[in-house]
Amino acid sequence: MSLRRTSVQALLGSQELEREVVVNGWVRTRRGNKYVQFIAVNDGSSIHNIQVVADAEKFPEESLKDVTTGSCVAVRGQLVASQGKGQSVEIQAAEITVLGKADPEEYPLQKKGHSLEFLREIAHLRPRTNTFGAVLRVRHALAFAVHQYFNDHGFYYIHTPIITGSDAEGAGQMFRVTTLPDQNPPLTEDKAGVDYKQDFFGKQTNLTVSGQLEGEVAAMALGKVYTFGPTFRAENSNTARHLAEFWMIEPEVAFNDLQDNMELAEDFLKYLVRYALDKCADDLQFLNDQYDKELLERLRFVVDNDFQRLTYTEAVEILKSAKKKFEFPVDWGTDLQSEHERYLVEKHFKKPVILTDYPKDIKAFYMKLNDDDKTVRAMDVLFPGIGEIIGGSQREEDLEKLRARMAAMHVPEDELWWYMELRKFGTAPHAGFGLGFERLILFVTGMANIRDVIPFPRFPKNAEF
RNA sequence: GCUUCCUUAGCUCAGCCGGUUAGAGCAUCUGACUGUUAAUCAGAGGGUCCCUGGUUCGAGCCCAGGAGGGAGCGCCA
Repeated sequence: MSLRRTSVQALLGSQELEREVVVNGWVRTRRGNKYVQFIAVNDGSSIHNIQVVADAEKFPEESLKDVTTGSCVAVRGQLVASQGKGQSVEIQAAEITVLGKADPEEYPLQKKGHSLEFLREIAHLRPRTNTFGAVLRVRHALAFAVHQYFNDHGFYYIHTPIITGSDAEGAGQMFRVTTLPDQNPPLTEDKAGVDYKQDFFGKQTNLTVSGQLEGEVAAMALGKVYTFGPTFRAENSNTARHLAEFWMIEPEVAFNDLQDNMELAEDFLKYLVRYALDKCADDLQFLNDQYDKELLERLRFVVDNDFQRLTYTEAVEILKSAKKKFEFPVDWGTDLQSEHERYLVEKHFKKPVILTDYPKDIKAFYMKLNDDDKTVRAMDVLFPGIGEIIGGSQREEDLEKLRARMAAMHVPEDELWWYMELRKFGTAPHAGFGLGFERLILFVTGMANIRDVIPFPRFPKNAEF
C-alpha cells in the first residue's frame, strides 16, 4: 500500500470517483450476508463513516473474522458511487488489513448507545464514539476561533504563568506546588510550620487560579491582550458545571471601560457561536438530533439577538416582584443564587443577560468602585442552562482606591506590590473578563455535564486517565 | 461540604405485597438470508442481584453501615 491515505471526510466530499484510495480507521459496525459485507469505518475526521464493501468472492468470511466493532483497519479499494441509499460514495475493497484487533467479547463500546456516565469510566475509549468525536471537534474549532477572533481584532496572546507565587488572586482554593519531601519537611525556626524558604522557589507556590493579574501587566504595555490556558481550583465542587482543571480565556484591554467590556464580551461570544454553526454543522446537527432538539435553534437565537443588559439593582427589583417563590430570599447586597439567575435568563428575559454594577462587598478587590461608593463596575454574562459563562469588570486603576479596597478585604499588599505598581507608574483605565472555555462548549454542544466536554476531566476524587 | 436518588447479564433496564428455577431489548456466539444502513430472522451461552452485617421459615426486595455513580445546592468560570 504505497498509495497515500485519504481522510474519510475528504472521501465523502469527493467528486472524483472510480479511483483507487486508501483509508485507515476504526470499524464502527460490520453487517451483511454470506455474499457481501458492509464495514462502516471512521477515522475521526468526520461524524460520518465511509462504507467499505467487501464481496465474498474476494473476502471469504474467514478473512473478515477480525474485522469487528472497534478494530483498526487499513483499506485499499475503488472509490465508487454507492449502490445503496444511505450514502453517496463507498469503497469497493481490494485489500483489507487489520492493523489492530479488538476482541468483541471484551471491547466495551458497542453499536448501540451507551450512557454518558458509563463512557466517563472508559475515558480512554470514549473519543471513539460519535458523541465525543463531535464534542472534541467542536472543542477544537472553538479553541481555534478564540485565537482567530483575537488575532483579527489586534489582540496579543500572552502566556501567563501556570505556577504562581501569590495566593491572593482571590478566586478560591489553590493546589500547592512543592518539591519538599512529604515526610519530615524542613520546619521554620519556631517549628510552627513548613519552611518554604527551602522549597524550590524559596516561597510557597501554587497552580494558577487566574491569569488576570498578569494579564493586566501585559495590557499596560501591549494594550489589547488575552490569555488562554489551564486554570486550577481546589474547591470541593461537585456539580455539572465545575472542574478542578479547566481552560479559561481572559482578555484584558487598556482604555476600555465597562461598556466597552460588555461590547467585547457580546461580540466575542456571538462570533464563537457563529463560527461553530458555520464550521461544525454536521457535528452540531448530530448533537441536536441525539441530545437536544432545540440546540441549533438556541444557538441561532443567541447569534441573532442582543443580550439583555441591566444592573444588579434592577435585577433585584425584578426578582423581588416576581410571583415565583424562591428557595433563597432576594436581598440587595447578597449574591444572586443559581435559581435567581436562571429565573432572569430562562423565564423573565428568555435570552442571555449581562448583569452589571454589583455591590462591592460581594466582588473582588480589583474591581473599579462606582461613584456611589456602594457598587463596583462588575459584569456577569448569564446564559441559559449554564449560568455564569463570563465574569469580568473594569479594574480599579486608582492606586489609593485600590489600596483601600485591599485593606478592607484583607488582601496582603506585600504579595501584590507589582500589581499595585501598575497603578503607580502610568496607570490607565482598563477592563477585562474571564470566559470559562468548557462552559462555552457546554452551551454550544448542548451537553449537560462539564465532565463530558473535556477529554480528561479532573474533579474531586477523580484523576484517572 | 450539604440534600436527594441510584447500583440486577458485556450495555440499557424491568422485577408486583418479602415466596419455588431472577427476566427483556441490544451486544456476543451458531445458523439463515444476494446491497446492508444501530440490517433482519431463528437458536444458544451469559448473573458474587455493589460489599458487609442484621430482621425473617424465607431477602434482588425490609433495616443499618460502607463503597461507587447521578442530580440539585453551596463555592465559581
